Amino acid sequence: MSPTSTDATTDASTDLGTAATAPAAAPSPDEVGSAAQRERRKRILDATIALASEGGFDAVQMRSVAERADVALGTLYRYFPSKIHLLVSALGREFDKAEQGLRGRPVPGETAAERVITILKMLSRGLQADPHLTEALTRAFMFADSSATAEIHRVGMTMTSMLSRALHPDLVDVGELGEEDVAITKVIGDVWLSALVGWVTGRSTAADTAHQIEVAVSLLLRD
Amino acid sequence: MSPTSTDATTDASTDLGTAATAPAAAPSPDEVGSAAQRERRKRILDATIALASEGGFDAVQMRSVAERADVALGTLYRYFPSKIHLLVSALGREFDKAEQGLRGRPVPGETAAERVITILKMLSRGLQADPHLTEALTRAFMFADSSATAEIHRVGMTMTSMLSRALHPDLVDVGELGEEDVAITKVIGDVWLSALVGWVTGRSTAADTAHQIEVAVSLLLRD
DNA sequence: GTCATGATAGGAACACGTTCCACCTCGTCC
DNA sequence: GGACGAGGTGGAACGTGTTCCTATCATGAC
Repeated sequence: MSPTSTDATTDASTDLGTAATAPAAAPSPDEVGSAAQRERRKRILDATIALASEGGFDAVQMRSVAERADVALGTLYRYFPSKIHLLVSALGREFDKAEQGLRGRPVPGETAAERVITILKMLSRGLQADPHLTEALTRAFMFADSSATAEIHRVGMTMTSMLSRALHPDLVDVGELGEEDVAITKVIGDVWLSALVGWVTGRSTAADTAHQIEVAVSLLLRD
Repeated sequence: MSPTSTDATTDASTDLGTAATAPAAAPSPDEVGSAAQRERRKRILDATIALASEGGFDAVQMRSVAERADVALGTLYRYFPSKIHLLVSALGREFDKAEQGLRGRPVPGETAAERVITILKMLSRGLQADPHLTEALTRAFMFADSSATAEIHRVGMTMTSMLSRALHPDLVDVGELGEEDVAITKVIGDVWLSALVGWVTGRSTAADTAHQIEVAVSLLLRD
C-alpha cells in the first residue's frame, strides 16, 4: 500500500538493469488463473495498447479501458491495481514481443559497438513508429514506484538480455557477462532511457535521440 | 541580436538540457512583475518546497499550496499553469541555489574523474538529505512535457555548467568545452538522471546510485 | 440439486488537478 | 474624484483515478 516500504529487489540495483538476481522463475502472469481469466487479462492489455496507441497516456482512461475490454471497472482494478501498473505491464508484454522477434536471429554488425547500435536503432524505430504508445508506456515507466517493482524488473531484464546478446553474440546466459560489460550495458540502458524520455516529452527530436545514443556507445565501446 | 556564440550545447541533442530553441536570455522569473508579484511568486514556491519536503509529490496539492502561500487557487494557476510547471520551477530554483553554493569554490580532486564524482556525490548527498523533496521534483521533471521546456532548459543548463566546471576547473565559459567533453557530460547527466529515478522510485538504494555513477564515470573518464 | 465461495457487473462516491465564473481591489489615467 | 482594467479572491463545477458496496454469476463440494 504505502509506497515507502523498502522492499526486496533492493540489494541488486535494478534500474534498467542488472539481471543479477533472477527472481526464481516467477510464473509469467500469462500463465496463471483460469482460461477465462487469462482471456480477460489479455483483453485488458489489448485495450490498453489500443487506447495508448490512439491517444497516448491521457487517452488510457481506466473507464475506457474497462469498457473496451468488456470488463467492469472494479474487475480492471482487481487485475491491475493502478493505471501505472496497467501500463507498465503492457510495456512488459510489448518488450517481450520485441525481444522474441529478435531472439534467434543473429545481430548484424562486425564490432560490439555496431551491433549494440543496430539493436538500439531497431528498438527506437519500433518505438518511433508509434509515438503515442511510446509516450504512454515511457511515462508510466518513469512514474512507477516500488509497488511496480516486479513489472519494472521484467522490463529491465529484457533490455539487458537484448543488449548483452549484441555485445557478445555467442553468449548463452546473461550471467556470464563480465563485470565491465554489465556496467557498460547498464550505462547504455540509462542513456537510452534518458534519450527516450527526452524524445517522449518533446524535448528532443528522434535524430537527437539516435545521435545521443551513438555517441554514448562510441564513448563506451572504443576498442 | 546576441553575439553568436556558436556553442556546442545548443545544436546537439539535449539530454538534461538544451531545448531546440534557446530562449535568448529570458529574464529570470524572479525579476519580472511588481514587488507584490515577486513576493507572491516566492511565497508559492516556498510553500511548494515545504509541502514537497514534508510529503513528496502527492503532498503537493494545488489547494494546499494555494492555502499555505495565502493565495487563491486561481492565482496559483495564473502564476504556474500546472502542478508540473510549479514543481519544475521549484526544482529550477533549488538547483540554482545548489549551483551558487558551489560556484567560486574550486572543486577538490586531482583528476577530472575524481572531481566529477565529487560534484555528483555532493549533489546526491544534498538530494538524499530530503528524499520527499527529491521525489517530488524528480517526478515532475520526468513527467514534464514540452510545455515546460523553458523551465527544463534552466535545469539542464545548470547541471551542464556544474559538470563542466568539474571536468575543466579553469574553463570560464561552457562553450569552450571540446566536443567529446560535451558528449561525456551529457552521458554522465543521463546516467545520473536514470540513477536518480531509480532511487526516487524505490527501485535502488542510495548506495546503488552512487556506485552506478562511479562506474559510469570511470568508464567514461579513464585517462 | 443445493449451497458456499469467490469473481464479476454495475454504479455511486470521493479526491485532486484543472477550469470557470462572479465579484472585489487597487493602481492609473482623465 | 471617477472610470477603467489588470490582477486577485472565493468557490462552484468538471474530469479522471481510485475506492467501495451490493447484486449477480460461476464453479466446485457435498
